[in-house]
Amino acid sequence: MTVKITLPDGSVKEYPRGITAAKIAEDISPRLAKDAVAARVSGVLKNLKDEINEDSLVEIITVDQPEGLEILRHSAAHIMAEAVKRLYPDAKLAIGPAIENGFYYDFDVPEAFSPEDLERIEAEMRKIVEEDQEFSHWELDRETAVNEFSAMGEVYKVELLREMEDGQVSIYKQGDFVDLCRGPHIPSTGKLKAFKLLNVAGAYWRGDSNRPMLQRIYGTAFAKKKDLDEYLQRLEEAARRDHRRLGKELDLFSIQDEGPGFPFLHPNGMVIWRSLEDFWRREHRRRGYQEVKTPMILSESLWRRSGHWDHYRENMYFTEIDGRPYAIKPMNCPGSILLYKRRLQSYRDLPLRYCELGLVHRHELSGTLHGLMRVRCFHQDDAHIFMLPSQIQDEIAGVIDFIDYVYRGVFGLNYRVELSTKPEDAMGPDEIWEAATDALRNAVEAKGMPYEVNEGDGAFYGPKLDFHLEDCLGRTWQCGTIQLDFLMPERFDLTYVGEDGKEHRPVMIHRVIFGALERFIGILIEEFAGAFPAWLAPVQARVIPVGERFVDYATEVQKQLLADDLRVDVDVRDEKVGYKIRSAQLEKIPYMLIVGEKEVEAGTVSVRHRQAGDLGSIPVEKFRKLLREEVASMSLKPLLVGAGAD
RNA sequence: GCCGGCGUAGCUCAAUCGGUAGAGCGGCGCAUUCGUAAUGCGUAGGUUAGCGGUUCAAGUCCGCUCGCCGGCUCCA
Repeated sequence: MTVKITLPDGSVKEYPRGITAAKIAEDISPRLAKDAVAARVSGVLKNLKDEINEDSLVEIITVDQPEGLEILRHSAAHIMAEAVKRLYPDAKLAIGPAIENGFYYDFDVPEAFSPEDLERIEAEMRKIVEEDQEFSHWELDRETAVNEFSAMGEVYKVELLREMEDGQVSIYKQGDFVDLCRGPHIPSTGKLKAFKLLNVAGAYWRGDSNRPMLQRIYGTAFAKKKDLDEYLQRLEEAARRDHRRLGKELDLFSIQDEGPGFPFLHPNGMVIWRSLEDFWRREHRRRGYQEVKTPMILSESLWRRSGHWDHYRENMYFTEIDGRPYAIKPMNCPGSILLYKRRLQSYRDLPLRYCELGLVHRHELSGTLHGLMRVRCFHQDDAHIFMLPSQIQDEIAGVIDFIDYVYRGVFGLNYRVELSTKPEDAMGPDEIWEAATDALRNAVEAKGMPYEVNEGDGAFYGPKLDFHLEDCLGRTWQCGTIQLDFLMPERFDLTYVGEDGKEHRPVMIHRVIFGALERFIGILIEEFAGAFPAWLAPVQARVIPVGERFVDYATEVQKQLLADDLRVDVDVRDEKVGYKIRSAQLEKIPYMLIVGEKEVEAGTVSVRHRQAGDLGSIPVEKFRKLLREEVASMSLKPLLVGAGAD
């Protein structure tokens, strides 16, 4: 009996029944057999040692492929668990998957692991790798598995087993370590070459804060030592562009012990803020938005009517004025709604786009605060669009384009889109949620944008499209969001007078582009590693006189540039040129203008760019024009480089 | 909020076993007047996060509180 094996290149070979992918790989090339970790057999990932008993399409998976690396990492998690069990026989196993840049495994142990424990565990793993234990695999009926894992005291595995539907479950074993696992795995522990345990952290069983806190060990593994080293080095570099560190070094912002989660913006940070705000205002004016401002404190009754009292109270701060209850706004929508309601609205006025840089306060759990990324008060670049039902698609499309222009067009940021659907604690009937969710889905799909569905993560009043940006460590932060809302108009009895002279119900969009100015600035700091494009840089150019005699000329140059709204200062300190340049470099100032005898005589400046270095001398006026253009065009690149110094 | 770690001068960090709190940078002063990433000398700067305890003696050991860091949960 033979089976026909089709390889990815289309060639077909015959093998005896029961052949394994491992043997096929050897047959193709020894090199392939060496790199192989698993196989895809007719579309399903399998172990190399699994028998193939029917005609199949077989693809050998190596560690160089994404799936191969994932399998390697998953196996690394098992090897780590084996090491933990050897050192801590009473540890109970939870789950241990491969994740984006590595793997983790959760354990229930009486005492938390220390960094020294991690070293011991890692050393034990190396022994296991050295022992080159084979991964074996078999199936078991679920009841037997429940009994066996119960006997071992693996209560978490038992809980998982009890929730499974299948009659048969899959078990893996290497050495003395047995685990419930779908697989596949690498053939033996010796295949794991480059790995490292990174850190320990608490993690709730099944992500539920009411269940036990487990100990999670994170680690990473790569195909080669070189890849691992590169990854570790990248982590170090990332730490250098952490916005909290740069925020301190560049004197942009701070968070004081007196106000955890309430950031202070320093003069330098405020320049960036203001530049973004000017940009924001200009772009909104062009797109038919009208700017408004609504109060920070409003009556509690308003928040009861909006539904915030029922669905958002935990995150709100309350106060009292003249004996009556008030709330500090966690969102801007109720305020905008009051503005809408101040007069009768006509269909002719819709869509009505109110935008507001609104300062909101939210009580976030102390453990979640993170620099500017996660704070307790922040400025949303909010807008509320009141519109006819027939305008929904166009308005959503307009906001999507707006966000794409800002993220990709202006800042060169990559982003990910998520469709967040009805949460458990939601207002309103399912039909309305479905209609709103469909409208959002149609809009992204019409744009041909890839997106993921984030089940149950919508706002309490409507589903949303979320736009996520990455920080220096690849953690993603929700920034932009577009929320479609049929419910607030209902609760506040919003109306417009239609063509027919009768009252109708408008629909609302809540949306932000930056999200929160604070978070967006955090993202930008990390994206640019503090070296902001000229249009955002706190100081755009610094004039550096080579000696005291040239301070007057330097000040003259500064005056000319200041007159054109450029941000320029002069380093008048009694120091050598090298010292002043070094200090300007460390402040990441885009341009340094060195002036001395030659420049005074010729009416020029000698230009140095922070990255490109010495660019030679050009007339002050020419520098002014070029920098002005660079700033006005919001260029991410220096226009002066290659512009030709004389 | 939960689990763990951490908290020393403005910043980055040192201080052996529990035995007199130190350095560099930065600040200030003086000298120097300098041409593309650090001139030299001098000098000030501390309730070792806060409160309590153990001890002859606490930066160091113990407890509590606050804050920060890494995760979990949650979110812009």
